[in-house]
Amino acid sequence: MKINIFWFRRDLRLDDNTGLNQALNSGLPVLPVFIFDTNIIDELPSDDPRVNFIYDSLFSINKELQKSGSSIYILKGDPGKIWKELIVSYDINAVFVNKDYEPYSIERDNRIESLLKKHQISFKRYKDQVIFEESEILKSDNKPYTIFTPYKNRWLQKFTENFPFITVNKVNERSFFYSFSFKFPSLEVLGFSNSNVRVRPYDLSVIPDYHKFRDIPASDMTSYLSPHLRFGTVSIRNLVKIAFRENQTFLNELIWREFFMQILFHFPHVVTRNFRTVYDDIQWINDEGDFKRWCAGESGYPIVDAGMRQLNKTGYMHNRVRMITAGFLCKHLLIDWRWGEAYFAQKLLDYELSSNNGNWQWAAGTGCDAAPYFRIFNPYAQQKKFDPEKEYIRKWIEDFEQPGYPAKIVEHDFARQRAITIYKSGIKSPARD
DNA sequence: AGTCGTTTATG
DNA sequence: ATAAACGAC
Repeated sequence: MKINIFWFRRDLRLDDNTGLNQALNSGLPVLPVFIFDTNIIDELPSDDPRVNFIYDSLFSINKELQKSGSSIYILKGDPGKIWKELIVSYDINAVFVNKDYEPYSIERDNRIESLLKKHQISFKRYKDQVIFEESEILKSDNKPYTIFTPYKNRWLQKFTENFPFITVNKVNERSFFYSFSFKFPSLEVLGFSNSNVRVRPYDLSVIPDYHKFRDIPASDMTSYLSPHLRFGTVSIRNLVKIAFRENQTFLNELIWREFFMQILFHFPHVVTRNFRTVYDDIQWINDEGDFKRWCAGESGYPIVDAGMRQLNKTGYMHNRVRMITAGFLCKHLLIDWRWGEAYFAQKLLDYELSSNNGNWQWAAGTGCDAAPYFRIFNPYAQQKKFDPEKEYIRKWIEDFEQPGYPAKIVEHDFARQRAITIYKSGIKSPARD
C-alpha cells in the first residue's frame, strides 16, 4: 500500500499542525513517525526533563490516535539510517515535515531530502513554527533586519496585511491516518529515565495583564508557554492571534522569538562567534571557580543566586532574572557569554538555540541590537526595583541572611569599573583600507 | 531591556 | 531639601 509519512519533530500536536494537515489532505493514508535523534539525545543525560516532556507529548498524541485505530511509530537512532530502513519497509509516496531553521536541522533535512529523492520520494517542508520565516521580512534593500524595532514594525505591518490569510488549520480528519497499532515503547526501552524536573502546563490567563507583572518575578504571573512553543505543543498562530487581541507587550515577546530565529537563519556564525566582531578581543577572565559558583547560585548576590537556584531546581528562570544573571556573568565576572549560554542550554526547559544565543549576546553586548557595553546592571538596584519585598529571593534561597550564605565573589563598584575598562580596551577599531 | 554623578527645577 | 532631568559610560 502506498502511504505518506508525517515526521514529527518540534511540532508535537495534532491540532493546527500545518505539515500534518497537508499530509492528511493528500489522499493517501498518513503514517505519523517520531525519531529520537541519537545525534542530539546522546549528548543529554538519560533523565533529561525535556526528553521526558517529548515522551509525554508523544504519549498523548498516540492516545488520541488510538481512538481512531491508528498510532504513532516511535523510532530511535540516526535519522539517515532510520530513513533508509523506512524506505525499505514502506511504499512511500511523500514525506511531510514542518520546517526547523537551526543549522543542524537544515543540514539534516537536506540530507534526508536527497536520500528520499534517490528513491523518487518527495520531501515536503512547511512553515509552521513561525508567522514569518526565513526571508519573508526584509528591509527595502532586501537585507535582513538586525535591529529589533524596525523589524517589529515591518512584522506588524505584514501581519496586519496578512491577518485574514493566517488561518488556523481545522481539526484534522483522523480517519486519514494509516491504520496500524504500533507498540508505544516504554521510557526505559528507549534508554531514558524519569526526571524530577517537569514541564508545567501553560496558562493563557496572564496575557491581558502581562505588561503589568512581567518584571516582577515574585508575582509569578508567567504564562509558562516557552517549553510548549519550543516543542510545538501549542500553535504559534493561535497564540499570536490571542496576543494581538489582548496584549501588545506579550506580542512583542513573540516577535523577539521570530527576530532571533531569522538572525540565526541569516547569520549562522552567531552560534560560535560574536555578532559584532568589534568585540572579538575582549579579554575574558574565565575563572572556573567563579563560573562554578555562578552556576550553583553562590555568587553572594541574592537576586543572581535566586535566579540560578530557580533554574537548577525547576528548569525555569524568570525573564527579568535571566537578564540580571546573564549580565552578571559577562560584566561582573568577565566570563565569556558562551559559557553561560552552554549552561542555560543544559538547564532550561525552554532552551532554544536562536533565543538563547540572541539573548546571551544581547546581555554580553556582542549581539545585534544589544545592550551597550557600559550598561551594567547593579544587582542591588535591580532587586530593589523588581523584588523590593525580597519575596522572590526568599522563595529560592533557603539560607538567605543565614551565616552560611556565601560572601560576594566581587564587589559591584569594583566589577563595574573593571568591566568598563576591559570592554573598552577590547573594542577593535574598525578595519581600514 | 541601566547606572551614576551632577545639574537644574520646584517648593 | 528633595525631586526630576541630563549626559557620560
